[in-house]
Amino acid sequence: MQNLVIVESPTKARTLGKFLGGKYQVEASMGHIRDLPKSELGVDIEHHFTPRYIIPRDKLKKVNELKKAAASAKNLWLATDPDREGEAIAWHLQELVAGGGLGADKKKTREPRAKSQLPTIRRVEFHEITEGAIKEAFEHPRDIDLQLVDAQQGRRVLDRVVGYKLSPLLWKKVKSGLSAGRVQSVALRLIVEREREVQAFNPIEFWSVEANLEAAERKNANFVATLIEQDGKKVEIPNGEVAGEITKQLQAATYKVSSVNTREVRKYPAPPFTTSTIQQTASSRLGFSAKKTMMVAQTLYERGLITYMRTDSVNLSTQAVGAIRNYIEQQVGKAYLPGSPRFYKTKSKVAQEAHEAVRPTDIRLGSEQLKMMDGMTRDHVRLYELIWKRALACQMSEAVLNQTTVDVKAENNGSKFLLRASGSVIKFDGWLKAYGKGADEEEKDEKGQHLPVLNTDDRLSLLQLMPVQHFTEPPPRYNEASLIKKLEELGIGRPSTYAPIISTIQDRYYVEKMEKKFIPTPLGIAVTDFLLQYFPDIVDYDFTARMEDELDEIARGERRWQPTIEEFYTPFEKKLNEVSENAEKMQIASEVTDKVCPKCGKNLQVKYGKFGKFLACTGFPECKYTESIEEKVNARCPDCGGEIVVRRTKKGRPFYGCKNWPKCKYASWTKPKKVNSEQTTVNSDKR
DNA sequence: CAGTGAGCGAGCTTCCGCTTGACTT
Repeated sequence: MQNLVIVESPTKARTLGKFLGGKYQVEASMGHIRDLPKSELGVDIEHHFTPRYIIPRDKLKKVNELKKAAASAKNLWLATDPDREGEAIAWHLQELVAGGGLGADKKKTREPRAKSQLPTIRRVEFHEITEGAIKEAFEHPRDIDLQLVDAQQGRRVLDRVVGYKLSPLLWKKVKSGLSAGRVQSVALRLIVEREREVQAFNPIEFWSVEANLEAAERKNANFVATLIEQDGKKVEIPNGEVAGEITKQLQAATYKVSSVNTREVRKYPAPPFTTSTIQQTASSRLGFSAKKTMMVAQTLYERGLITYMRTDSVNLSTQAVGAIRNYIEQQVGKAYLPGSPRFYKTKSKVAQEAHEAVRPTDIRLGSEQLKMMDGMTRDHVRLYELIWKRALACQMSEAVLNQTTVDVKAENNGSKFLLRASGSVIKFDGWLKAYGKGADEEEKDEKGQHLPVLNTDDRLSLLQLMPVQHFTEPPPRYNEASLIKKLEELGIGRPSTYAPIISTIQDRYYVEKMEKKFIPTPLGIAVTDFLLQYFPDIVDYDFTARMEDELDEIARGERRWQPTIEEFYTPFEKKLNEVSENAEKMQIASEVTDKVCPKCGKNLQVKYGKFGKFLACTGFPECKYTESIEEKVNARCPDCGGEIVVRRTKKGRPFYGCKNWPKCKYASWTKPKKVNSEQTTVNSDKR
């Protein structure tokens, strides 16, 4: 084959192959094909931070295939993703093909190919896989952008140096096996600091007073208004006594509508999904973890049903927009089609936009049809439906709402009160028709109240007064969705890493999930405090943003990567040495329980082993007693009536098992039906 | 989708970012 094209993913290779025809062989690199060695630093600090790249074991086969194909090709087209990492992959491929050997880790097995035998290597860049874009790219190839490659090398080396220097320091000063890094340590810090806010929070009491009012001349025309002002001043009610006094005054007041204002409000659809937003929405609407969302999306992608699921772009190809507009016009109705297509801008400054937004590849294919397809589960259908609706909605007309505010005047013995009621009515549903009612956070600010028709000076009668006690609430703990959102806002992490970050901080026992919320462990708190004390700049929320600015300068040729890393490294190394020599070992708050050791009578404490949490005697090493932690779930074993407890597989997946194991073998992935403990004296069930 | 368990307290850990298969020395 004369022409060899290399892309990153096999799915993309297939699609590209179709467009390019038989004269091109299209192969996939499967992501990066060279990297720093895992077992050591792999960066020569003394010699300008020279990285030592090797071919990881699991990539060797792939690399040999690619090299073999390149050996007989006349032209090699590097069509990796159009971003920093893609440029680096292209460069590594070029190095491998032109270099001849197996890479820096092995002795060169043969001499580099003679220049005359090398294929012509060209870089092609396209942002959508359409015939036009591909043709254009192959007509205007370019050389590899070495400045962009340098920015990637700077990023890679910085992350390696930070991670591989800080982690061993933690082994020495906190506990062995721990890890720290530019991304995971900040994610952890967010959770730790939020927990501190929650713990330090002092709830403050306040009250509100609501009035149920009825238009005097009409029946069933009642509505609820909230007290907001007294004698021209904003009402603040600190306690029940004051609320009672005000209620007393309002009880005897006369009520009248003082103004009715209706304004038209337009609501615009949200942009199509990116990795971050699909993870957030699938979490809130479907209860999926980020990991699960990515697994399900991967299958949809491989089946050709959706575009690539790791993206930070909200852009849609012109073809896709055309197809969606067609569909709206023909299937939804002309009224729902805006005069011109909607374009969305990616807000994130660090976005690299190598791929389109996540959308169905064919908008005409509904989720109903997916159900008929082989191997599609309920989860596939539900995620596809979400993607489908969001993509459709983003090109539909805006919704029009009438938002009405009614002010009510109440008077009693010269005291004047102002109450307010608001409500909205959908005049035209627009995109809400496709992507309406859901548990989306941005939609919950509305009061679902239907206001009756009211006019200024209408007299009102009071049906009921409702003083309500409230307390101020602490900021909410992070869950997967809100953590990903926050990380993206800070420009930390990439579409391919949001889900792995969440796994890492849990795998290290830095945080635990309780009812879907993250809570830091004493270990996570100790690590964060250590890093905050000695390396505040690394866990600074702006560290990554500043790094990105410098990487941009490197990519623009305004700066070189090695001096940039050196500038960071010199003070960093000094601090490393200082801390390594002088810092005390961190004390991790031990989690001592009330449980007593049956062997020696001392208390038991929580420990973290390779199989997870367990209880061990505080008398260790004199007393070696351990027991597993049982999480009771208020359920009974259907086989023997024993108590059901949560267990974990070796891989860490929880399941429900009988406490009488190994005598009773009952086990289930789902919780057995709750049984009232009073009624479990006899196994009344059949059998 | 398919998948279910008794030990952890020693010895060699770790980063971020790109992408999917999967032998073995």
